[in-house]
Amino acid sequence: MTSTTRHTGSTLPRPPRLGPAEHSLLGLLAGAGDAGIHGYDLARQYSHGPLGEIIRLESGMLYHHLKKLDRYGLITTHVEHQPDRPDRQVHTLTGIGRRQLDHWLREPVRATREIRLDFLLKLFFTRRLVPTHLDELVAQQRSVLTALADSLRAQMREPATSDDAIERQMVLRLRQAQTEAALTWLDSLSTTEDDT
Amino acid sequence: MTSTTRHTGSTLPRPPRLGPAEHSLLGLLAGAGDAGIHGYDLARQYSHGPLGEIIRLESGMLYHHLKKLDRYGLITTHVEHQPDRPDRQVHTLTGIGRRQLDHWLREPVRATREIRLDFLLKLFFTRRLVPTHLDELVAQQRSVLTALADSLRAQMREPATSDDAIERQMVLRLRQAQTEAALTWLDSLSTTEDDT
DNA sequence: AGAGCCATGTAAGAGGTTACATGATTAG
DNA sequence: CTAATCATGTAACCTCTTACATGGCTCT
Repeated sequence: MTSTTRHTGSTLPRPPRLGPAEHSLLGLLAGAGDAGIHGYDLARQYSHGPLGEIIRLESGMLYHHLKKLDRYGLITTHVEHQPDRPDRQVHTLTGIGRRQLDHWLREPVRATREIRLDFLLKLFFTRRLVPTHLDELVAQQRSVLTALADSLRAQMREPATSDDAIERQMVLRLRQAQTEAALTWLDSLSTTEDDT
Repeated sequence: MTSTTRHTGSTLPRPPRLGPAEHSLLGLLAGAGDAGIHGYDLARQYSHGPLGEIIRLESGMLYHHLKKLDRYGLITTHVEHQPDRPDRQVHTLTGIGRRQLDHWLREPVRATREIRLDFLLKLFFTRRLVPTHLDELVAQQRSVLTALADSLRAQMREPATSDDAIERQMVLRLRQAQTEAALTWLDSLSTTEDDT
């Protein structure tokens, strides 16, 4: 029933930077615990669950990511035979994978454009896995965005260097507006979160 | 001095969808007029001009895009020999290219996330090439974003279907906040634009 | 003499999209 | 009988990033 498919003894290659899709997979794996979970089940969470509102992940890329996560030792894989159905590859989070996930969950995003995807994912999985860290995550993200907004305001006050001043102001004002909107939204989180 | 490098007579392949980088190249080519412009000069506009605030384009990709635009007949290319310097490939916008550019300039973007890159580019080149269309572009974009904001508000009012209601509300509220911020910014454009 | 500009690229790889391949089972 | 579900992928194709290759010239 369990035939673990991994090279023992060989040194694992150091994992490269993971993207939001891969981190979200680690998050789902963490939710499944020691029982593990297989690819098709994971795919359903992206196509039918609330995760799909945040990120879109086609099955092709999903299986590709799982292979990569396995190759770098962040998850393990073993085949589960079923009488009536195709075999499943059940994946389980390893210690390394869990540490990678926890590290990612604690890092606020640096740019406003990463709020929509990366930060929403962090929020989603922090709520599910380590809800006690919610306040801290929001607070840290808040301070990053505040610093960004300050820096943008400072840049807008810089003297006009040439004829492209209007274009520059346009861009800066948009970025500032988006950052302020994200900040307001962040604050609205803490108040709504209170009564759960 | 001029040795045009293109297949005559052969039917041109229908151009595929172009990305923002390629459209911005068409925009710069349009600004250069019949005199044309060469790759290195274009690269400078991305690294040193106000365009660089909006989009980042490395020389590798820039030359790659130029080849593609030439292949689809949106620009022409001819070599200009220089005594002291390396040869230049001077590019000129064709009629097809100009029509493609004009069409793109008149289309508002459909999603809020495209405001930062695509719409800023449209704004940038409309100001330079067809400033009389500025008001219309802004007005059309405004109506698209207003409809989006309405639709988001409607979705937020939908009854909670399951336990993921809070997550869904979080996502919707962020998208709504970003859309409203873009709308406010859009409105601030018309007022600032008046005295130029 | 060395740095950097001029001008055009290539090479290598990561990451993603879209569509299809397979083959059995179950629901309408 | 048809369609969808289960389960895992492959193939082909874009795009983008990062870094480097080339080779002569100008500036300090």
